[in-house]
Amino acid sequence: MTQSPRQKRHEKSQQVILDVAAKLIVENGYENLSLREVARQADYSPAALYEYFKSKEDILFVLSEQIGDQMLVLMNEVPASLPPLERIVQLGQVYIRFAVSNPSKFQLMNSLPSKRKSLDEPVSANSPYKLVLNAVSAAIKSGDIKRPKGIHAEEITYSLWALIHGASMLRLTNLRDFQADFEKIDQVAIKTFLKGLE
Amino acid sequence: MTQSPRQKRHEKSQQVILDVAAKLIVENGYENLSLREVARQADYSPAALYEYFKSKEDILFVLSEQIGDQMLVLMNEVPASLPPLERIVQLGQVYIRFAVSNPSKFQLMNSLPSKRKSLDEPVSANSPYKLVLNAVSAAIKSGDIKRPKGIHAEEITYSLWALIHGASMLRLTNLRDFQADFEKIDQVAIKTFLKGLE
DNA sequence: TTGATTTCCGAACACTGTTCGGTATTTTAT
DNA sequence: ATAAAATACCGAACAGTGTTCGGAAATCAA
Repeated sequence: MTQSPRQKRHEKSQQVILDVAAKLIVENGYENLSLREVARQADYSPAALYEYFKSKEDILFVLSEQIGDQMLVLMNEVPASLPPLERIVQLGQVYIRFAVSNPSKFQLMNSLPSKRKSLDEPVSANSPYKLVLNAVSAAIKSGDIKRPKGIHAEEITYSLWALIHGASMLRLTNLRDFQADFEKIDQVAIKTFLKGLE
Repeated sequence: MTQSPRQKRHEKSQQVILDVAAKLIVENGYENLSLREVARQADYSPAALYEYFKSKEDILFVLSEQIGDQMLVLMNEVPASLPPLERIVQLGQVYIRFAVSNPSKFQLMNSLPSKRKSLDEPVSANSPYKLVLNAVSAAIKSGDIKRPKGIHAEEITYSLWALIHGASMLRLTNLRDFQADFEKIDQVAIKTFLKGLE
């Protein structure tokens, strides 16, 4: 399992390329990422990048995974000791705040489809979704919310996800430059949804 | 206000270009639209397109307005005679269905920011948003839902929009190819949110 | 030290959106 | 009808893109 010096250098070079790419994406948006500019700033020829990634899409994919990890770190900072409902609200707010503060990263993170293809397959651990799912399950167990007929914790989590994801996306596209107290409105929205579950 | 033959031909040519562009967007996604391919299929040289539109972005902008109109037509088919809450639910479902049936169109439609920059400015008439706003106002007047403290019909409408928009976007990106009974889940989600407003 | 593998680059290919100069064509004014 | 002006259109070019290929160094394993 230990890596040779060559392998270590290889991975290091990969990360250098990824870091430059991430920097450029933050600066210019991910749809404007230029591999040639990445190569320039990483001191490679354009062709050399293909020694480390098989395509531009491949770079974006790896990057989107790393960004998911960044989101997870932030969401993990929400205290587990919070009352179940309050915890769900705060998780949602962290999600939206990340989106608004890192528009390009957020959009890249969500541009690629998940590997999970149905409710039967297991939820990937250490994902933001899993975090919210756990919080929802806890709120059900504590009796803070109840499941509608035929609806399980997963469906509730998905609906919450839709709500906060939609709020995020609207802020980045349609409502870019729109002035309003979104922090407050979004908070009420999440609470309203939870209230609908008693 | 009557147009000269030249103006009429000009507008006709514009629409030919837009139609070809729309076709290609449906086929290949709007981020892959090639102006040169549009020119080929519309029997123009690439340069000639610039007699009708000042840039690719301009074409996409006009197209996104036309797509918004298409969405509006579908949402207008939801009977106004429905009970207020049921009407809101169905408006949301039409929105999501349009997104899922026309992924590229939907994404283009939402890729450009709205002209409205704050709640003070007037809502543009004949927009999907206005339609939902009216339905929400009606539901408030009829007493089917109540406004939380400090929240007005607009904020409720925005939250509903976030919910259905998020559900739509998730279906097109993260949950592409994911198998589940989304029609049912989304319906319950909207009803749950409305229930949270009593 | 030889041979194999990895790293890296220059050049090229096939694209892209856009601009510019010039030529027809069509409209407007005289 | 004629001259002038505005519009429509195109070929060629510019600067950029992602990607592939052949070959040359460098590094590793035998």
